[in-house]
Amino acid sequence: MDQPSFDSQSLGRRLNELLVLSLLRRAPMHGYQVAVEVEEQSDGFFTFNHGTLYPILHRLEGEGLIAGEWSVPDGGRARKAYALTEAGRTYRADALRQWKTLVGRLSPFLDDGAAVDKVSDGAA
Amino acid sequence: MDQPSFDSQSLGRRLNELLVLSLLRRAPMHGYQVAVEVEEQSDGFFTFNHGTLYPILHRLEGEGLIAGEWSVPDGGRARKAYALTEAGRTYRADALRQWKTLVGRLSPFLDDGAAVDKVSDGAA
DNA sequence: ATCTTACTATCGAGCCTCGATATAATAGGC
DNA sequence: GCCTATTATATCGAGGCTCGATAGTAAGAT
Repeated sequence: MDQPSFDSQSLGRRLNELLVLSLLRRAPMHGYQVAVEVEEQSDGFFTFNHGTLYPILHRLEGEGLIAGEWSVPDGGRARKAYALTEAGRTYRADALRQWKTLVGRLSPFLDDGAAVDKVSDGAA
Repeated sequence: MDQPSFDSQSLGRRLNELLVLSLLRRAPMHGYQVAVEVEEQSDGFFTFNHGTLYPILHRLEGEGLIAGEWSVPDGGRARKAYALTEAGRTYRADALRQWKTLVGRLSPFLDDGAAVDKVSDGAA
């Protein structure tokens, strides 16, 4: 159990990465599209500022987790489509596992009366 | 529109706060004890650096979410015990709701929706 | 022609954690 | 009495990351 436990500092970053990688897992997309999809599919709950999204994409590409490829569609300007790599798939699976671990570990702290700690009153 | 949607930047901070407030909800504690309890009860998964914890406590106290009171036990140095205030209880309930919303909203992105069930691309 | 939309990109400011360091009081070893 | 470990609170600089603004390109609409 020598897990790196939990790094609250990078939590936001890792969640953003997980979101991007999860979208890219379904189909390759270019940056702008990622932002639009995330926002649409979550009814506006999740959003990506451009100044946040592009650095993420560049970082992930630099780490070999996604691969970008430029293309110029008939009508329109050049865009860079990103696809998940094998390493990215592995990384995503791991990140997902970590996320679920976090949620599970946090749970007993949030719900009291979980019958684990000292529950003085038998309300639950 | 009226939804603050989701702020990835403050996610770590808010999770830490939620953790602290949730512990304090069960019983008043002083700072050092919060750190010890969190670490013990999570088997070392969650930890609090002192440089992280105390600013959090001061912030929460400044916002009136927790109330600190100095006491000097027979043997030992002065300690400041923090107790959740009414405002803190409300805030915690809200933060908890937000956390669960986040988890719920994120879920469909993580688990492939309906369509993709088999990964059929070339021999894995 | 100009304005809007689609699209990629970068930079400074600001916030927050991390790790080191300081302070202080008591208990125990010697 | 002295030294160190333990309990406990507190602050500061460094670093990382998002946010919002800014910038630039190209196509299509007015």
